[in-house]
Amino acid sequence: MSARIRPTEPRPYHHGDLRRTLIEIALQVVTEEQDWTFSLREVARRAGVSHRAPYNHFADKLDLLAAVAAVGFERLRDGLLRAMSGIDESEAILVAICTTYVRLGLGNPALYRLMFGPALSATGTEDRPPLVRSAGAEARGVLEDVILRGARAGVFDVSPDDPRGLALAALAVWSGTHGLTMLVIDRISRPDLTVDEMIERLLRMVLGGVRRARPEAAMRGKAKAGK
Amino acid sequence: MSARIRPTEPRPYHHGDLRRTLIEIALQVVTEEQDWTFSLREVARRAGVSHRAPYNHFADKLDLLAAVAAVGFERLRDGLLRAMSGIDESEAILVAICTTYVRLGLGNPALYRLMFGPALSATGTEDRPPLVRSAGAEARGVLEDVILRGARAGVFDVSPDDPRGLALAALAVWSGTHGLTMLVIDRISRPDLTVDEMIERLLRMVLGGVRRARPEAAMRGKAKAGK
DNA sequence: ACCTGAACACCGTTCAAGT
DNA sequence: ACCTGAACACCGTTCAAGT
Repeated sequence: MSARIRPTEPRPYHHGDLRRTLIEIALQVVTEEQDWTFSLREVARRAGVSHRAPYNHFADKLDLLAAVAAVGFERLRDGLLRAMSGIDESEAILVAICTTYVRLGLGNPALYRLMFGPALSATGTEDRPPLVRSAGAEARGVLEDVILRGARAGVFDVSPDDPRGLALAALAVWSGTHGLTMLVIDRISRPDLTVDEMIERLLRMVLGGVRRARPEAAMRGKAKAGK
Repeated sequence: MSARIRPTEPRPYHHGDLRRTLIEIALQVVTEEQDWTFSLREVARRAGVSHRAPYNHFADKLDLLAAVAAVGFERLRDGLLRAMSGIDESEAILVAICTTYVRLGLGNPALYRLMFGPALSATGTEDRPPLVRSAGAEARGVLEDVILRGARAGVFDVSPDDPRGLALAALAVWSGTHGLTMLVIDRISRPDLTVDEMIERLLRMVLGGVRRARPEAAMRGKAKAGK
């Protein structure tokens, strides 16, 4: 990568990059075992280092958890970007990324679970770790961009100049997608449909709330639900 | 239940009902500490019994967790029933129970978290504990009944004779409500609105997908999205 | 700078007894 | 039937050293 000026690189004790190794092993344990409650000691064991070694790279277990979650969010973002590449129509993009979102979640439930929750769920932590926050924000950004694009194209019933409305629309879509993923992962809901059928039909329903219902009526003046 | 023939009831060692006591204490710890990762030993400590005593009433920690989650679902069901009592219009009921649902979740995030997930999230358990399943099903039943009622009244765009369609509609609404609750609990999304405003506006959006858009077009023949 | 190994204060769970 | 207390195999985290 960069020019190696120093000959005979110092080479730390055992690993070239223990930090990365630990993250990868943790990711592997989560994926294989489908259990995000791995122990720090086990990860160290698999890496062939003492149980103390991880503390040279992570402040505590939660810090490693956060790093793993961040990788999960990066993968999610990349997956969404890949899914929408080549599609032009805004609603088609929305369907594509939501479908991909659910599929990715169901593809690795333990990782998805790790990403959403435990990193801060244990204690009443004030906020999520910065690493997780930024990675999650990037993934969310993909969705928000699509909403904004659709709003500009007049496909969605929200003004591109109304940041709050845009954020709410994105939150609505995300809530439905996230909630569906969670309910299915938790085996709380298991309809007798294939996953794909379910995703397809549900997304059509949920997205219906955002999709402009009667184009002619939405031209101007948002009809306030009378009360 | 049965006639007590024996006088001078034996009275167990310390408690009249240790099982119930343990559940209540666990509930208290979760609520006060806002941390569902309590230790079995701490619960026993608070109850004034040895750390072994709980095993006379619960198979393992997960069994106690399940009992606590079941109480949570019962409270949820009762809250939803109370929220919809006295309302006649189907959509108004739907808004009322969804609003109440989110409020209850946000009111005790740790308990909500406990209910959805960890009881089975740790290991790749095949299914949730029966106790949790039935209690959860009852809470879900409240929502499904409302959907069915609305379908019969012709308020929702689904046939009352189509069980699959009804289940999907319920799943769509539940996904949105559950997902919103989770995202807010996890502090992943925190729009600059009051919780009530957010709930109000979001529900209107999400429910829009289920609400019949153009009554005249929905009379017969579900327009299949061409492809 | 990065690692080891012993140590501490906790866990969940089980065994062998007690009444 | 229900409880106690010791014991086992684990944790996360820290201390005192090693190179």
